[in-house]
Amino acid sequence: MSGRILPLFLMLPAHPIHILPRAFIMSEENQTLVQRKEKADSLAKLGVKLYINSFKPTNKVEELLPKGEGLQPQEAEPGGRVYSVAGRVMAMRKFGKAAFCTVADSSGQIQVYVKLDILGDEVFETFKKWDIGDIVGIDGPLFKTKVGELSIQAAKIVMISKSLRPLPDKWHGLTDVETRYRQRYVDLIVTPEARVTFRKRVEIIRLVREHLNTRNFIEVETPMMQPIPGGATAKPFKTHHNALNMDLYLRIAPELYLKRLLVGGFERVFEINRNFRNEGLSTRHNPEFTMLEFYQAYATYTDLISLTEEMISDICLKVNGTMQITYQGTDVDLTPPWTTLTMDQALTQVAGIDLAILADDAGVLTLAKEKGIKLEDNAGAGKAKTALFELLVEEKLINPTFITSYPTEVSPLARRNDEDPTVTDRFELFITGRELANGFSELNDPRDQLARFEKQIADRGDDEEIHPELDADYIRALEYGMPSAAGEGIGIDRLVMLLTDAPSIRDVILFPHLKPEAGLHEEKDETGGNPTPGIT
RNA sequence: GGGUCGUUAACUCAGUCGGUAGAGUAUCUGACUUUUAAUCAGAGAGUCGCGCGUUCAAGUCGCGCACGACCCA
Repeated sequence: MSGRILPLFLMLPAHPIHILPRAFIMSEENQTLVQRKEKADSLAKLGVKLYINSFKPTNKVEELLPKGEGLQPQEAEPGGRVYSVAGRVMAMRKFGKAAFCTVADSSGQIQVYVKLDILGDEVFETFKKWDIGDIVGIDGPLFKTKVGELSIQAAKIVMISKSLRPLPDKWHGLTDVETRYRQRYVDLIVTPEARVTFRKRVEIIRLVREHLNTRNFIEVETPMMQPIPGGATAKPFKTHHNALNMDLYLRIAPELYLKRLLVGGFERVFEINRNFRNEGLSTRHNPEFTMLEFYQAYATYTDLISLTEEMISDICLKVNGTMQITYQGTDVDLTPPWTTLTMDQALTQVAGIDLAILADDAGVLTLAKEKGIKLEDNAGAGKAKTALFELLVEEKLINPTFITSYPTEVSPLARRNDEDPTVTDRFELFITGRELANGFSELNDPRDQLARFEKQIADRGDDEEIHPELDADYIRALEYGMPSAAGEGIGIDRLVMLLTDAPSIRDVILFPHLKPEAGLHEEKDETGGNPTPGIT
């Protein structure tokens, strides 16, 4: 208890507003908030406790709703069983001596009929002080009103938590996206679509786990704070450990740690967790995002292509009831089998590039230049091909398409193809023109890996923010011998966006990163005690 | 980083040519015991994002800044 501090207003006597130091009154104090606090105080005077923890509902709304099916209007449920629910008051229609309230719990909404002659004068007097937004408990039997709506006839009512702030407009809801992101708690109260999206997100992640568990993968946790951020090319966040006096980086990928576990003998591992990239924000990029990575020993990338197709199509079916979905107005069919194209096939079939040009390194570089692609001086044909693919092909891959045979030059961790060492045994999955997954047969030759790390660092150019250090311990691990394996990463946020038809990654992350809200945490001025401008 | 758009009451939005700040919902008061965007009567509620400028006069015009959205890199 020693560490806990009671909110100041709870330690003060009734009508605290007038004796608070002015600086304590936040700038958004408004008439409604003042009136609500006064109302709360007057309820307290009537002996009503405003924040209790003794009410334990025994029923969820969703289990009551089917019980109305056989009832006629104005008919009570036979037997008169008394149910007990708790939830937030979403709407109220008050009459002089009766009222209808809509109460919502996590499972749904139900109407509550409150009547003076059932509750008695004393209790009804306290009910008159209820507001939309209050969290309340109700005991009572079920009946249907004369217009046929299933309702609870309140026999006992109790205030569980008094709300001091008004909810947004019941008709329009909360449409300002900034407020929806900043005050997600309000968004979740009033926006049914937001609740659906985030419940789907939970379900999608649960199903991913189920798929991988069923295939005997084990879930592991590897460092989020890494001395050498590896496994991807991205700018990391830097932090510092005081006791160790060393810099650490928030991970940009878990890949190198998961593969160390393959060396250790765990043959199928996966991790669902956050990655952090210190780069721009957009509708598809949040600085922290959730990634699934999984690795399977004695498998090749083609095994993972099958797994991915089965897993994502099945999850879509379970979450949406169909594999034919719409994403932002575009029809997408996730029904297997999905298309597989090599990068060269995609460039010829989708972008219409002559196969003869693709076979000639100089021709590829020239074509890239013609298309306005800027490449570093030391860039080879592999980088140019990949850039052409990103420019001309990606956005056209609407239905699920696996692209294989990525150039070795852009795949520093993937195994070279046995027949053609200029490409790797790698694939990426594209849906709605966006990259959703990236997988490959893993490179497990420590000497090849060392050489590629060294080249990658040499090619880094003048970008100091890309971490330059070589992960020598990872090479050491490979030197003990890593089984042949395939691994894959799937962007969970992007998968959720696809399956929930969300236009922005911020719509599938509960608390997306935003710049601080101006004016919320105003500090006292130097002289102390005086409010900052704007609080008078 | 660049461009476009936005920021007015708690929420959703109007605001004309630069001339005293508006509506609906929510809130408060009163009436009302089967409503469901309940209804009826009345009332209160604003740093027009912030700052500077032009002007007799700025929510409105100009410049800068903040935050957000979208597009581009």
